[in-house]
Amino acid sequence: MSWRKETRRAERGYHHGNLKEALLQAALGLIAEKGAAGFTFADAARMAGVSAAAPYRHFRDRDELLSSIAQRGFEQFEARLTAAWDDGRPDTVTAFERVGRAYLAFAREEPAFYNAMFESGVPVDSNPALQAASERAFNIIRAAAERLAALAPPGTPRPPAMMMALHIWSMAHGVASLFSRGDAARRKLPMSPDELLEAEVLIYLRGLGFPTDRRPPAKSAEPPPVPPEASSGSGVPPGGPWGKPK
Amino acid sequence: MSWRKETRRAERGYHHGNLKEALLQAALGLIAEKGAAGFTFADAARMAGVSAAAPYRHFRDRDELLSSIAQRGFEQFEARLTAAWDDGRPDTVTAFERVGRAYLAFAREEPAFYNAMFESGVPVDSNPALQAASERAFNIIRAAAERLAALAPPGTPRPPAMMMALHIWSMAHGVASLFSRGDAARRKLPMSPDELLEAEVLIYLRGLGFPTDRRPPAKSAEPPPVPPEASSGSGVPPGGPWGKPK
DNA sequence: CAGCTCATGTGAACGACCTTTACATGAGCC
DNA sequence: GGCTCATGTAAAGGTCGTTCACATGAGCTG
Repeated sequence: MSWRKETRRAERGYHHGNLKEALLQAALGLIAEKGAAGFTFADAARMAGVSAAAPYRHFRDRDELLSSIAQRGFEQFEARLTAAWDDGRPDTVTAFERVGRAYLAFAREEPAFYNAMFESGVPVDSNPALQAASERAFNIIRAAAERLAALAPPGTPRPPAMMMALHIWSMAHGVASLFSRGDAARRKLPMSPDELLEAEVLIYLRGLGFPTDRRPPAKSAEPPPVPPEASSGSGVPPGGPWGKPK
Repeated sequence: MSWRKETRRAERGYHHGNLKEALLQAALGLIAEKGAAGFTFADAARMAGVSAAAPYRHFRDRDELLSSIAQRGFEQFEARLTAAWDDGRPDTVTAFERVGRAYLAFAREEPAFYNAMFESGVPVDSNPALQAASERAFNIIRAAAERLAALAPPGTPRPPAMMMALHIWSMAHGVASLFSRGDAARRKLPMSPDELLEAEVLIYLRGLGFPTDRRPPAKSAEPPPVPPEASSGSGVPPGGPWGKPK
């Protein structure tokens, strides 16, 4: 009863039957525990109850396993960002921030994936499928930025959506890397990573001239083009984005 | 002539004389080549021309060597940020952006240090000296943010300097991690990482209500409190921060 | 200068890991 | 029933990290 998933040799035939999947799961668990650096091919094999050479029937080498995990990570990442974006409902800015929070949530809740994706040293271009998955995930952010850019208040130059997307990505990734991972780089913060990122994005959006005072639009339509205080006067929401949360 | 720095056993006595330093240098080179993950204790020893056991006279284990390098990295980092900040000359915003560029420059020009500091998995608190060096480096950013916050246009709530510092740090780190390192995560960009970060910071500062149109102040004193277009009207600098650079 | 001491370096050894190679097993198909 | 080929095993080679007993010699003490 102590060995949960260590499918005992006796209990299965010579063939495992589902080794590739078992190895991926085992590796995921190990990476979550000890980081991608500490994860070991031999350990994954042991955990799946096979010999150390067996994994080589399914992965060229250790790096390929890692890269497979990173790929899966990007796929799940894409799914979560897509769900968070929810096609811009109920309004673009709200949905956009939800994407930011989803980014952090993913980093927090799926440390193994996040580690494999961004901290394992696996080059994005090591595997075409990995590269494609990574691009699909980024495209969610990009598409959201596109919608946001289209809302730029008239009278101001429209910011390039690609640039906005890269900016938001870098903010989310920076906050996640520096402050939102359990293991390394935990520094004392005056606020939670979520709040930190939310304020950062709000200030940034305000810098682009977007109305950023939270208040759901009356209907499903986008809010009227330019609420008077959005880009004129000292139109700072009461307390500002960093006002005492909650 | 093929072995450059492999101080041959014959050419030196039994004692190396400067092994600790030689190991640090060797490790730095190896990390630059193959990343902190690929760097090997044995290799460093070989490169210094000593046996594999010799390094243990100077470092408890491999991790301590890594942590020493990270510490040195933060010290040099601090020095460069300090120089870039130059005590806020010629004006706070200009100096502040120079700090951002210095951050990226360090990531680009000292990949080995950057790797050891942020990507090697060395916990910041593994070594008190490392932790202290890291905090000193961050304090430069924090001090700069402090000065910047003090310039907040009157009539707007003053942003917490700590928060600003964390925001700027996360932007710089995000851009550096995602786009500014040769090895991993090189994606195609419509602009250089430097330009990307500069625009990001400018937009952010504008979101806080700072005047961000580049124009050195008349004298060494800070510019007059609030140029009329700073926080009113649709006062967007011609072209915006992302206008065609140069 | 003789002799002592202790920091520093050596060699050998252990166990863990990654990877390859020759061989074993058995599931699916004729 | 027998073949075949994907899948798994055992054994072996090479590299690492790390430890331990031992060697060396720089610098001090007298």
